[in-house]
Amino acid sequence: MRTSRINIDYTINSGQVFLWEKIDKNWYGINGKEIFCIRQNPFKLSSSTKKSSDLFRQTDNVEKILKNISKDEIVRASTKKFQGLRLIRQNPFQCYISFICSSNTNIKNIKQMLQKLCKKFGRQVKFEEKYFFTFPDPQTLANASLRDLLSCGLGFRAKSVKKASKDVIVKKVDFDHLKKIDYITAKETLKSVRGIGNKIADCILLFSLEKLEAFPIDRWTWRILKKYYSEKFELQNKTLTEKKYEEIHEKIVEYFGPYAGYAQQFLFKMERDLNQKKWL
DNA sequence: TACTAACCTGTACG
DNA sequence: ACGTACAGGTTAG
Repeated sequence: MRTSRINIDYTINSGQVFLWEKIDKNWYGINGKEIFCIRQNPFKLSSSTKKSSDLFRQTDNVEKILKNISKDEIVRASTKKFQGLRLIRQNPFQCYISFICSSNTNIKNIKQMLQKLCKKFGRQVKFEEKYFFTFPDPQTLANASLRDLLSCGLGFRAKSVKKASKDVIVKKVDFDHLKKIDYITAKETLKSVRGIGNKIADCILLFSLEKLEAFPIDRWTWRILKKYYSEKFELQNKTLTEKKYEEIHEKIVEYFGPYAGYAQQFLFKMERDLNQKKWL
């Protein structure tokens, strides 16, 4: 539990969260109704709520996990290069909506959409002499008009966001329940929601529902897999179809083990940095 | 089952 | 400047 070993820049700039802003040396972030302020050196973490959530999964035995996923030189190199990169435990509803918004767009745009959603539908709060907007409730987004959602730049995602929020209200999607059940079943439930396919379901499961075997395969992860694991996972000139995704995921978990999601995070960070992609 | 195109929108290139 | 391509994907056909 040595918090000083968390690398905040790496962790925030690794595609898992969007509503974070660096002001001077402090990172400010929105996690549901909670506002965080985090500084690297000296390490300091403060939260707007009395009992702050375990954002950095400090109960995970990271040393053991990293050892466990280091099955080859590729992962070993990425964990070494990005020492201190962690998975963030996110507010499930915010995570769910964030990744529904992520489809077919880039980080900058996702951030913009979410900021507008907060500003329009969230609550303004003062924290450490600054003003922030919390992430809206399921009820608020379920009741929002399509017109208002569109004004946040959601485009074709607006309909999905509204419907997905309704699914939470009617308990078709119950995050507490999804946390308790197994990966496969939880994923099935998520995939039945409009706007959620394999990749987005895996992001939600990994980043907010305690499913560390989830291994989201997007454009970049796919690229890595083809580059380094083509033979191991038999990816020769395959396209990532619905069926293949599941097949490949099984092989991945078999190989990387129950903490495969951690491996994904390091690999993803490595490949994007290598290609000089922009972060927050 | 596998593949393809369309999808809103903002932005980065040319 | 202005237009075109593309972005961490999903869905419909």
